[in-house]
Parts: sequence; structure tokens; C-alpha cells
Amino acid sequence: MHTHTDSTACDDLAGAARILSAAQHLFAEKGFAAVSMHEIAQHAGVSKSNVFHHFRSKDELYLAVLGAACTSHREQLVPLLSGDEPFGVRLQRIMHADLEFMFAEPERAQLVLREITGTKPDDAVQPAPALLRDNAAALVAQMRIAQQNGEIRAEIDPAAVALLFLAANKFYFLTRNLIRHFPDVDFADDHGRYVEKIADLILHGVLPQEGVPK
Amino acid sequence: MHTHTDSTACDDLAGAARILSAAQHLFAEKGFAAVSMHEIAQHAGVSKSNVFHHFRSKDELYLAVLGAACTSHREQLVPLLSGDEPFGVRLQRIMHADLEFMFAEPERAQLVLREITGTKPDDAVQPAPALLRDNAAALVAQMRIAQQNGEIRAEIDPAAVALLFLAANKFYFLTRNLIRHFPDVDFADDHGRYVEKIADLILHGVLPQEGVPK
DNA sequence: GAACGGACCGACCGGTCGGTCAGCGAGGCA
DNA sequence: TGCCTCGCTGACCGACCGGTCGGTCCGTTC
Repeated sequence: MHTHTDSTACDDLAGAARILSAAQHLFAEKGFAAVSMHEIAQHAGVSKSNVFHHFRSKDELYLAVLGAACTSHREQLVPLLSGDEPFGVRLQRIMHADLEFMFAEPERAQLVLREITGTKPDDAVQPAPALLRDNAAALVAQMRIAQQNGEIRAEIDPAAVALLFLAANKFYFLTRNLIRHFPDVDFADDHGRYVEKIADLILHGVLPQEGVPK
Repeated sequence: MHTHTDSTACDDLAGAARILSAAQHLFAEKGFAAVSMHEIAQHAGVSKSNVFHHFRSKDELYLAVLGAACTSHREQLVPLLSGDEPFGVRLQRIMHADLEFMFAEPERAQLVLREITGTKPDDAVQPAPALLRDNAAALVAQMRIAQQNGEIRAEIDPAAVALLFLAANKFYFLTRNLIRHFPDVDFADDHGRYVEKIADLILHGVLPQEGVPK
């Protein structure tokens, strides 16, 4: 039922869907304020007043787009958190899938991340902050289970691990167009390679481990 | 010479400086498109046309503000990278100082980070992407030295460590207003505590280390 | 056929946008 | 004193903004 809606073919969709698609694309690219309703209408191939026929205001249109992005993200993540494999394997699996989702729907990811990295006051009613909070809480729960099982160190803070996990993934996505050109970076277009490296770091750290076979 | 310019007292400054200060505050808070020149003028206590007397265009004003932010950031970081202490100590020192800088000049930090997390095409001429690139390169160089000294594992990718370091710091800053309210997070307003926890994770990883005394 | 509702449109609205222009006053200098 | 420069201003400009209004067209139902 859920197909990718990252602004592929606008022509075959009904009016409201074309408007949503165009809005998603433009809001993701430029943010809310820099996109006019006229521009959205043009991209959707309808008149501006037709946009207002379907959506009462620019705010309502934006929230519809953002809400869909958050819902999609939430639906993708929830199944990832089940599983009984060893912690390290699970860490890599979740991390890889999260990246795959973001790169499969980059516009939606960009919309969500712009909301949580901005400077608006926290409002948990808004979908994106709530999504980040729930993501973090779910990861913390995973860390706690792993701690109880003795899989990871008991003295570390699960919230710090969760945040490091989220930071590693989200920052990589957010800076993808820049790090691609960094002379030392060979993982910008290979999420699998990036995941392996980062998971290794998170699991084992950077210090040499004398006497512990790998 | 360089004092904090995070929009404290506008009244004692000359016109152009007041305009820059107001612009920094508003651009940091809302981004480029959502701030009008009228609003900047009001905040600066001058007329809009006086803003255009000092700055040829909105773009020029924005670049002046952003350029100052990047310069400030660059000047703060460079002295951090010298030092001969053990790698773990240096990691914590750099990390802590970077956070201190960002929280001391949050508007400038927000401006820079918004530029590198947005969707503009990479343009190294722009100051913020160049700053990220140089930060990453400097950290990579540090990692390489530590590897040559045997302080950190030889087989890990220095660029991945550098990115993890940057991700941990920048994402923490960018989400500061949200994570403060997370039930499991006790480090949102204590950068020292956050640094200790994250540095421990980056240094030692999450896996239990049997047989290695800590 | 008539009535209705939904999708859609061009024209229009009041207001805002970035930017320009003519002018004023203050200060410095010859 | 007169001239120049600088900082500053209100009025103004065309373009654009989000949104409204009156109307048309089409499909459906009775």
C-alpha cells in the first residue's frame, strides 16, 4: 500500500496528491518559508487557488506533508526493533535499515530532521520531536535489555549510547552532500561500509585492546 | 578583541554592528528566508533603508553574519588541536571545548550548522562547508598521529572516527532543546557529563572487555 | 432536466517583500 | 562659512506573498 512518494511522477496522481508531492519536494529542498504556494501549485500543475481548495492554509499543507513523513518514518522503524540476535548484529541491522530508509525517502528524512535540528521551542505535539523522543526511548530500552543480558557494559548510560547511535546516522545523512567530497572519506556513497565502520567503533571503541582477541 | 557577540546589548553599538547583531540573532533563529529586512531593522533600532545603506542586499548581510560565525568558529578550533597529552585526554579536551564554544555562541553555531545540514549543493567557496571539511581533515590528522603512536587501533578508519566525533557533538547541540525533555537523558544541560560519557564510549566501546582492567 | 457537490480556475485582495531615492542633520576640514 | 562625507530617514517602487471570491465545468443523483 505504501509506495515511495518521493516526488517521482506527478502526472498520474489526483490533484491533492500532486500538491502533496510537490510540497514535499519543495519544502524538503528549501524549508517552509522559502517556498511559495504559487511555486507549489506550478510544480503540481494546478492553480494556486486549487491548492487552497484542498488545504486551508500553507501551514495545513506543511503539516500534512510533515505528518506523512513522520508516520512513514515511524512505521519503518518499529519493525526494526524486534529481534533476538546478538547486540552487535542488531546494532548493525538497525543502523543499516535506518540509513536505507532515509536514503530511500530523502525528502521525508530531510523534512523530519530539519524540524528536530531547528530552533523552535519544543512542542511534543509536533510530530517530529515526538518521533525523535520515541526513537531514543526505544533504543534506550534495547540498550537496557542488552545490559541485563550482559551483552554490553553495565556502567554505561543507555541514553548516551542511543544518542551516539542517532547522531552517527542522522549527521551522516544531513552532511551527505558535503562529506562526499572530503579527501579522506570513502563511505559517503556506501552506507554499508559506513555502518560497518561506525558499528565497529561503537562496539569496540578506538583504543587498542591488548589481550582481547577480535 | 573578540568579545561575545551573541546579541546581548544592541544599544551601545554603532549602526552597522547593531544590524549585524540583530541579523545574527534572527537568521540563527529562523533561517534566511523567514526573516525580513524590516524585522532586522526593527530589532536593530534603525530604518530598513539604513540597513541597505550598510549592506547592499539581504544576501550580503547574511554572508557577513555567516562569515563572522565561521571565522569565529575556525579561530576557536585551531588552538585546540595542539597538544601532546594522551589521546583520550585530548579527545575529551577538544570535545569539551568545541561544545563550550557552541554553547557560548549558540547563534553562530546554529547558523553554521544550518548551512552544513541543509540541501544546498556543495560549494566549497561557501564558508560553512569549507569549515566542516577543514575540521574533519584536522581531526583525521590527529587520528593518524595517534595511530602511528599506537595509541588507537591501526585498522580503524580515521575519517569514520572524525565523523563520529563531529556527529556526537553537533547533533547534541542541534537537538539540545528536545533531548532536555527526554525521560532518560540527564546530560542535556551538563556538557561535561555528556563529554565524559561519549568519550568513554568512543574510547572503549559498548562491549564488555573481559580481562582488560579499567 | 434540475439540483447538487467537488475540482478547478483567473482575477482580485490587502499586505509584505527587497530594494531605491531624495533629503536631512551632524561632524570634520580647508 | 561652505563643502563634503557619512549615517540616517520616510516615502515610494514593482514584485510577490498567502489567501479570497465569483464563476465554470463535470459527474452524480433524483
